[in-house]
Amino acid sequence: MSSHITAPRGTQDILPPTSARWLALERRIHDLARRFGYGEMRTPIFESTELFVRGVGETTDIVEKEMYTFFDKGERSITLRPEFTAPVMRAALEHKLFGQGPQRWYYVGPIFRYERPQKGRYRQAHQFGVECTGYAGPEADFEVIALAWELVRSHGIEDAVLNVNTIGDDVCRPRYREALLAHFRPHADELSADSQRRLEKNPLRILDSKDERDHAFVTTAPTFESVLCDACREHFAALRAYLDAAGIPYVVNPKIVRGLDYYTRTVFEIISCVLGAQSTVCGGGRYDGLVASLGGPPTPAVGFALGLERFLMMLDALHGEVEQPRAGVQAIGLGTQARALLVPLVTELRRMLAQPVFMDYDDRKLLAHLKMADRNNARYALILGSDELAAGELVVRDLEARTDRRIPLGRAGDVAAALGEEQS
RNA sequence: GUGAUUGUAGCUCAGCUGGUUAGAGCGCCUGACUGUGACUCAGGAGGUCGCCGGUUCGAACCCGGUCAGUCACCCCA
Repeated sequence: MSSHITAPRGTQDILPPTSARWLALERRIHDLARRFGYGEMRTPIFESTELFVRGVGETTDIVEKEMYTFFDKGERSITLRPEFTAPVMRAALEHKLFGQGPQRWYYVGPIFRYERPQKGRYRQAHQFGVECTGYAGPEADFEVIALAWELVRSHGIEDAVLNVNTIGDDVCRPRYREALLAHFRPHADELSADSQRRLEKNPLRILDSKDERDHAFVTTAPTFESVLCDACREHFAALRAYLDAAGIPYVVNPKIVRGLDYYTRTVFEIISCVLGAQSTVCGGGRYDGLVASLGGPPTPAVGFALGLERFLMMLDALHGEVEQPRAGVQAIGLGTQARALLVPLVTELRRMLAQPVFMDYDDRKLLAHLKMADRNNARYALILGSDELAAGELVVRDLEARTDRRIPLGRAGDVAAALGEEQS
């Protein structure tokens, strides 16, 4: 076994029938994005390393230790994308799209992060996300959250909870940072090792600590509320009013801080407890400074990313295996002559029918063929054996109703009609 | 990156304090049955017990390493 080549750690093969679930989800995603007026953007899987260093933030974990970075043969530093927002903004900048007013894009595809794998956390993961640029007002925040929530809601996920928070802008966030430093620094020695590290790097993260030692200091820490500037306060209040009016349930969670540097004001996550520690299915927020930091015009923007693996896991946990209704036709030709007549008929049926047409080419008994029809979950069987051959007929069996009909052999249109599908 | 835990057939799992030829159920193939499929019965295929090394007369079992999964931390989708 060890001599066999296996999929790299943290990656997975998606095989039938699971791949069909992926395809179905992706179709619903494309349809949802289209209904919200978003256009798909496809960007390269690898980019210049510099893009992520500047776009995601030099001191983030993603950039510091999780990127798949290498030099290509031209000695360019290349990185497999660990997220989509920076690449999408780079592409928009490159194609001068910001000069054309507000924009709405979405994306679906793989991302790569070198992390220790566990359930719901992979080195190659897939994300769906949207970016809405050009609107500074809370309507855009609402729209993006509503889109994410619609995806969750339409799948009947009752377990999911929307958490929202505001982390201020470049006026009040530095103030909050100072307030936190002033609060925690005198007790630095008493904090957990992780939090001592966070103190210098990202003090907001201390609020999220699960360590007992930090707990007392976290509960007495100043709230963002106390330093929030008026503009941010109004923005957040307006967003909440929109959510209330739309009937989208949420909780304000001051611990939602997000790990990427570019967020401003609104941040949100959709959390599910069925996923254990990897509880965030979807996370996003506003990032008004990112485009400018990449060298573009000052452009307000808001977006989110949703993890497809985690989303599918939630669906599994909530709905389990859903029994698929029978669909399709199993063509059964008993003997060489029958097969020779059936093969061209099958080809024609595959052109005419929306449902799948199955056929097995081996010499088997009728019984074995019918078992295959069951395995394929086919609704109908077309049986052509020596009797039918002699009579110039074809048996159409409804495998669910257990009824037979005999139709003239030859025209695919007759078969389609017998299957209740009008030919187009 | 830190700590813990698991690894036996395609899948789910048994396998006693180390004992010689490693099992079950499901699935798969064949037959009972060239003509009616979710049933039944009979037979069959499929394993270097994750991998490497050590201890031992003898290892699926004990020890070390390694790879992979899982859980928590970290972080995030």
